[in-house]
Amino acid sequence: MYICLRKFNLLFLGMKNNPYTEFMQTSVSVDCVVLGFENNRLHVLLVERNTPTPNSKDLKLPGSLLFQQEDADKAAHRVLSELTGIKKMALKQFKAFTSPQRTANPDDMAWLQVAYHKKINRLITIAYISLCKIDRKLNNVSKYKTVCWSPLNNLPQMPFDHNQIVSEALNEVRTWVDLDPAIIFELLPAKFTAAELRLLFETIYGKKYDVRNFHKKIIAMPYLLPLEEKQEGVAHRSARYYKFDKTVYKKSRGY
Amino acid sequence: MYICLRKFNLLFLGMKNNPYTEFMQTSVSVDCVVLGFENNRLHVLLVERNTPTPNSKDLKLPGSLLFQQEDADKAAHRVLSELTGIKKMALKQFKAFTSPQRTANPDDMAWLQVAYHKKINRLITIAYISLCKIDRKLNNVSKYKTVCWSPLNNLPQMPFDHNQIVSEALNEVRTWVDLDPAIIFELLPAKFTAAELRLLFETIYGKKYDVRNFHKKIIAMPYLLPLEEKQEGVAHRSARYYKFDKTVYKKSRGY
DNA sequence: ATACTTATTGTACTTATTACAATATTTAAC
DNA sequence: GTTAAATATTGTAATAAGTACAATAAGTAT
Repeated sequence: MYICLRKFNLLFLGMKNNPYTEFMQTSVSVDCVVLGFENNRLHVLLVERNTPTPNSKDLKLPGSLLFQQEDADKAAHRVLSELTGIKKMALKQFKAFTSPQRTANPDDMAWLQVAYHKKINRLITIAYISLCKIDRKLNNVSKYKTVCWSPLNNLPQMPFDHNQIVSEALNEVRTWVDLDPAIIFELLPAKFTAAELRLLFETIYGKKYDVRNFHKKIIAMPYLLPLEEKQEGVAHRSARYYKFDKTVYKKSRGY
Repeated sequence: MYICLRKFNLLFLGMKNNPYTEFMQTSVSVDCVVLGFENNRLHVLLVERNTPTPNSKDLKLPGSLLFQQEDADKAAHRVLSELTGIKKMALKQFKAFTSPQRTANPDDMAWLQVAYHKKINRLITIAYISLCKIDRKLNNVSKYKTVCWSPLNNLPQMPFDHNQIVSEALNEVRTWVDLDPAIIFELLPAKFTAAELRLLFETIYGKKYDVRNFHKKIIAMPYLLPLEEKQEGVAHRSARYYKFDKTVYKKSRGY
């Protein structure tokens, strides 16, 4: 099962177009952009590298190389499961990042080698997006030192092309919500107010919604149930809580 | 630059969890689903393998392994350029296919080895979609024996997971057109009738459009210019031709 | 001249989107 | 306890977008 590339290549030394060097072999990783919503801002779940090298930033997107018998979806689920303890998170592949330049930084490559005990020349990654209730307790039994939520619009500089991956992820959330509106409730707690939902929409779509018109939108969602329960401990009129009803949603979508 | 995996691995023989065998190395390809529109049907551009092996089907999606210093976008453009002679085709990455099972068929693997002079254990592919005027003369200076348009709803059985790739591509066209309506005119000749455009919409969206309402839709597109020219040689009232005006489109989109 | 085929066009109705502000409820401050 | 401050809740009118529906026009074939 092992491939000795050197052996193959030796046969072709001196050939003009050595086919064994023209086509690349690469490692493949998945990286997950996990978004959460708090204080009217989107946050990204970042992990600290276990073996930071000097001069390199410590925070990155959670990810992993693919195992031999694993496809990318499985690897992404594994990463999130290790990270959060949650088995069935909503997860969506959105783009493969394949530039040879993404591994141009020697610090990143040094970290890779230490982290995976493996010399890696090239690395492509398949980026996933996931949505998570930010107040959810993460049972971080994972290999990472720390896990933190970092505001989407104030991210640290990260290794590889992780900053670019995040910036392309936000568009993906919009198309995901358009396709399957229920997915937005992954970002909210079980009970939430109309204002919270509106602010989340405003954040995701990057525009303001008129308060009264937004209420009509809520009423038009049969799967959004108003509760008797209201906010407590606020210094003003308390707002009604709503909850998302998955069963009604599925019926309304014909599932 | 060469990696001798065997050498690395020898150091770890006997270890319980040998890290050098757990993480995979793979070749990476791009595969292009090029769609064309003719006789009110979508067609897919397929190529015949140069070195078909017995018991394997001959037609497949055009594709290629990635070169060492090439990213997936470049590889996909290279494939289409070799195939059609067209340098700047509209092209969109839509999904990475990574299942270990996709290379389960020995015939496919035998073909790979012959085609690329290389032993390949695993192969992931990054799928692209492209749209092409079907009457465009393809200067097939390519490595393929033949190139043909095959109706989307009557495709041959193809190697790897190419049938699945095509089936997932159609959804992608819809979201592409929603995002950038001009892209649909890549499928039509320079001059086309309202009926041709309507039938193309009906094919892509899988539903009928009322003729009169569709006309309103056309009028609402400022970038769709009616011409004086009309159909000739038809056994009934001849239809007016329209053309797509890219400049007006860009202005109307604020580019 | 007539039949056949496809092209072209308008109106009424329904639904969705937008613009816009006064009143209600609760706590905090005095 | 009165007032101020903060946020919640609610409706109406206008406009735009989408839908349903069929008669007439223009050309070829016989």
